[in-house]
Amino acid sequence: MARFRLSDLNDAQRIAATTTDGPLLILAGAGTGKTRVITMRVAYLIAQGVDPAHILAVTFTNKAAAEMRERLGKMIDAADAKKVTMSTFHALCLRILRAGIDRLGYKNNFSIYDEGDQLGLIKKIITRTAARDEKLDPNIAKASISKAKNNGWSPPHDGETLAGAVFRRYRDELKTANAVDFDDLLLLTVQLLNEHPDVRQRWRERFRYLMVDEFQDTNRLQLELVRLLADERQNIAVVGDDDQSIYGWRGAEVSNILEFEHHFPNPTVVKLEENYRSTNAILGTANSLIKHNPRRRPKRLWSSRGDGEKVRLIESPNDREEGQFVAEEIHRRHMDTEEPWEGFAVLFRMNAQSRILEENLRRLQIPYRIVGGKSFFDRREVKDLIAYMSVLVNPEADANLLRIINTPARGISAATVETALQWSVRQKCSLWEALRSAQFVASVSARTGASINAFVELIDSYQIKIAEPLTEPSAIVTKLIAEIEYATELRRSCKTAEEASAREGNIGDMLRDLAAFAQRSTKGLPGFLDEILLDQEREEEKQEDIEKKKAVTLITMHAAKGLEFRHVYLIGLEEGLLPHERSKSEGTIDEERRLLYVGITRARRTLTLSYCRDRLKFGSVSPCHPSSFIKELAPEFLERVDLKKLLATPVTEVTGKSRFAQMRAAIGG
DNA sequence: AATCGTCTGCTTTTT
DNA sequence: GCAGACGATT
Repeated sequence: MARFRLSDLNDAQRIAATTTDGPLLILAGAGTGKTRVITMRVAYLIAQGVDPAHILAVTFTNKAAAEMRERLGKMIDAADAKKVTMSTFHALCLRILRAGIDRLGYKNNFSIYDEGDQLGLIKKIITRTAARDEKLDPNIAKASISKAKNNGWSPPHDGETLAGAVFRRYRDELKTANAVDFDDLLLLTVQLLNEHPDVRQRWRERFRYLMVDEFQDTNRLQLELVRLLADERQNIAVVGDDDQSIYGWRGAEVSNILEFEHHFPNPTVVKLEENYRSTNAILGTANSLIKHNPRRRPKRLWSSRGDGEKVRLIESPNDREEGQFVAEEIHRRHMDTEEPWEGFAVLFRMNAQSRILEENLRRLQIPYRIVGGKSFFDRREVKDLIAYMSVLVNPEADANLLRIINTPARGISAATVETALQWSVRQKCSLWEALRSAQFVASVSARTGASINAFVELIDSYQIKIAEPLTEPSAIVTKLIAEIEYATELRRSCKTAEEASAREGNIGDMLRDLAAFAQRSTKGLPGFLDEILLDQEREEEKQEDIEKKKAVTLITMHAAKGLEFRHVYLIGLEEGLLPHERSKSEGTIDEERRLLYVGITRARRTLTLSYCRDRLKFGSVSPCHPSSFIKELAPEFLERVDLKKLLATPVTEVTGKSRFAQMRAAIGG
């Protein structure tokens, strides 16, 4: 029985949730109940008799997909909810490719190269290809390859530049390695559906109702994929907000949402403008800023809540004092108003800005958490283990093989590997095939040859074990780790015993994850690898679960999208930082404005903006000017606050509650 | 093979 | 001002 009520929605939301046929564009401003509408729409479709298996909802992050799934589970029958496909673009593509990539000449056990693998391969190709005086930054090459793939460009065949040659070799060597990168997941899926009508038809039959979340962040390939799937029925509902498009630098095309009518003619267009998150002072400030953007769909967020407190604007002498002020004020407000730590967030443009904040928060013993930063998947031992497991599934993926071929040391030196690699390039085969080739092994010393043969036999034997159905993959991998004495290797290579055991613990965690995966899935080791490669967030979430942190949040404005906090501090609002200097030269100031807009609309109750007169930049103090965005903000909601006066006054807002709290404390309960 | 020292060059990072 | 990359050194 349905546990959802359409009457819980406002008029616009209800239209969005109940328009089931034809293209639908839902322009969902910040805090307007977007996820609610999407899940309600899915529930409504099912209530109308649509088979849940025919519904596809695509998101950008695993977190968003999981949240949607959870909410849907509360609304409708659990069995039905399970049948709905909710996945990220990349996970969807992976699924389509695992089923049919052989049509494109790959094997279905292909590996996925992460950005590190990509970079490693590109570096190798550059050093092999470039002439002595030629230079090409691998990171730039990687970025242009990604851009080229997303634009559907092919590498040039002749009269080629170094960059072009690197692109072509990169593409060819990936294929030889039976591997794809993140861009390929999209690119090859589009290619597969384009070139093979039967495959296309199959997936069109499967997914008859499509929904795409965060549509403003889709790139060209993602739009193309959606078009391919939606083609005949045009049952495509997209949700997004052009004002929150902040990933243009990653290839997102705002035009996808701005010109939705062009891609999907005659859509129903619904605007969600009633905001359930913030006060009108905050929304008015946001509206006044964003209306300065030329290319946008006009929208005005409003709330039935009152104006609330004015937005404060604070000037600090320098970044140190800014950090000190923010930390001290959060401390004071927490003490005075009993506002819990997790009600506060400090938002900034670059991660480097978090340092000063951290120091000040630590000094006052305020608990904090930093969102983003380095992933657990960057850890050496985790990468090694993933590489070992990947090699068992697909030994042709050079990147994985290279990682483990001599870890722990087994007598296959870097020089030997280099020779093998050269041989494999000449033979247009994978490194693995080179190692297996009797002809190659004969070309190295007897001793090295023996080491290579032993390694090949090791991998072969475990490959056979892992391929057997009904065997427990985690037991096999555990045995492999023991056989190569990886723990010994860790103890040898770590400075302290604690570090070694911490790393060993990470290995244990991952093996337990694998065992748990095998319990709930039939997809075995390959399935496990797919999951961890496309969900790098998992580990981080786990950590949060353990601590359930009651802490102040430090976060970039990018990473803050989709989150909300009662009290938000936006720091470093200076010309050159926000908007960033580079955006000014690159002509992407509109996106910087949207970034600030995203930051502002994270705040539920109070918002404090701050800039400095001086800032430590590249080691030396340099003067700064207030961001040009500040003068675009509606003056009626803005209050300039003098830092000195503020520090002199012990309690500002919510004095009543503070007194009440003090009285209660005095009474003792 | 590991470690030390110097050089460089500075956003944002869903997958 | 500092991290990360890379080459010279033992």
